[in-house]
Amino acid sequence: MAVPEGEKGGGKDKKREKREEVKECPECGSKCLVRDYGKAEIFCADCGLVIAENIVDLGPEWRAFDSEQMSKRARAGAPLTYRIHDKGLSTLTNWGSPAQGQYKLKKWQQRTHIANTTERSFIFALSEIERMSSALKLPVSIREAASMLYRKAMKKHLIRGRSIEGITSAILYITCRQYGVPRTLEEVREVSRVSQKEISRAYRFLLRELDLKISPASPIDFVPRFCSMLGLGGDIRAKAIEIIKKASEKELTNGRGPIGIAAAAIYIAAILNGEHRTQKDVSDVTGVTEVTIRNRYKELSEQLDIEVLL
DNA sequence: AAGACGAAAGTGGTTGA
DNA sequence: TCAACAACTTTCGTCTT
Repeated sequence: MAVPEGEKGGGKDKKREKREEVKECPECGSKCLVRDYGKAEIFCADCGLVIAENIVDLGPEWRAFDSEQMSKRARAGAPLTYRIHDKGLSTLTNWGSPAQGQYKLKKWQQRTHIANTTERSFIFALSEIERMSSALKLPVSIREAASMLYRKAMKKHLIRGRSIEGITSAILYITCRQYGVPRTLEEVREVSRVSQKEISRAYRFLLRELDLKISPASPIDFVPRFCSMLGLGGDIRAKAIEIIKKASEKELTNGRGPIGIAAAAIYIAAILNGEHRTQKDVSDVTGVTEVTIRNRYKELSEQLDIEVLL
């Protein structure tokens, strides 16, 4: 089993193309399932949900469920969900004498007060992760990972005295990066209740304190999602990725923002394939200005000898 | 009129003394 | 801590289609 169809057998390419277009992501509903080069897996370019690894075709299986059941299904097999805050309260016994009892009761109330407030804020944090994730159409797997990361931060006492909104937003940003489906800082800010500045601060703080290593995002990671937002198909997506690969071989991407590179590559690829998108269209979707798109696309087209006719 | 172009000044983050 | 610096944005006038 697990035969990666069409990896090198050139003849099957058309078949593959069709399959890509037909399938819908069960998580976010967008039609943007991508088969990854290198890794043998199919995943959603929009939300990052991995549908199949090693290409075991389970088309009929996941299709049979509606999205609600799907999310439950997707979690089957995991030992425990990290998104449930309450693992059961411990029971208190043996109160001793009445006087001691009173003292202990007071202590206990203090303690439970603290427990309650941290508990409350934890519940709030999880609900925020859930809210923002759903606004960003992130798959369950990323929500789980984000919740897990939040727990970790809590264990290291990194939360107290900081805004939950800032921390949770940063955690989502981090988790998306880790899963190879990066969101722009701006996209996170749009669903968050705090400023971009605060998210960045929390982001740097968490990276340092949890010493996480996050390699800079590749422009390629943004391409599928941006293409899908612009209504551009798989051929253009592939072309854009090809352009980026060539550009990075020539080190044209060094020191440049990955989003700008992705935007320019898509702009070029769309024109080359006769599906023109204006610089403004691309700018609106990617969040970089038309000026930056122009600068990048000038560099790319000149250095890579690509003739772009408008 | 819309889109593309590019100059010039401004902004926020990084780096290195 | 501060200044220099590079990437990017904002703004705006001009050219092209």
